[in-house]
Amino acid sequence: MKALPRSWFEGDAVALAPRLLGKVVKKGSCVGIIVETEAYTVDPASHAFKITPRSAPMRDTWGHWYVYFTYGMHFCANVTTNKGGAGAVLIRAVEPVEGIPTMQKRRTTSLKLRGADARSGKSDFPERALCNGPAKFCQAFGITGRENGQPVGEAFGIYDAPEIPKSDFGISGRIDIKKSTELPWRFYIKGSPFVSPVRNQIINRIGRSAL
DNA sequence: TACTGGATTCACT
DNA sequence: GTGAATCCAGTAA
Repeated sequence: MKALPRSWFEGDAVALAPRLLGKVVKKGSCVGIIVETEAYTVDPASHAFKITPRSAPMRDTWGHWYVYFTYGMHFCANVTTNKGGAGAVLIRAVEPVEGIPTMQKRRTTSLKLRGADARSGKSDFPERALCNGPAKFCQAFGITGRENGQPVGEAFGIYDAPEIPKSDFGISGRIDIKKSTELPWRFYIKGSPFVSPVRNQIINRIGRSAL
């Protein structure tokens, strides 16, 4: 497997987001296939719309991890793009391939920390629920603020794989359409059971006919 | 310094 | 379908 070079991320986030589908993300023993991505450039819903110290990597780097903390409890992982501009691609969902026991342990531990259903002792944590959301992916892969600002590399990298044909991926909008201006910049591999469960909400809101 | 709200997830009804 | 969890960045004063 060959890691994608930094130069791979020089282009526009909207162009790169669908090309990331099917690529392999690897961190430690955990390996997965990217099945859902979302492009962020300078639209109002993006941290790049108004650059702050937190979001500066979106403007200043490409091929780096931009990991931010949200809702008081979750991390979301992006790869910065747009050399000479501002942009990033959010990894929304991943199909687990290797390191599944580790992912299950991390996800289960996380649930217990929240005081949720610890009684069940979910050793059989459902595989499809491991990484089917941006914060779930971060939990399962052990991604935290420590990874923020690091270059995409060998230790925590994205590896090349054949491109997904255009006919095999779908496009939808963002969930907060009032704020995010209905930009159809969310990409997912059709038929994958591992895409984010909010995809259906999004599709329903913007209307299937728009797709 | 104080306040507001978020690129989410999960349990519960 | 709804609301709680939880804390930090950003903003206003």
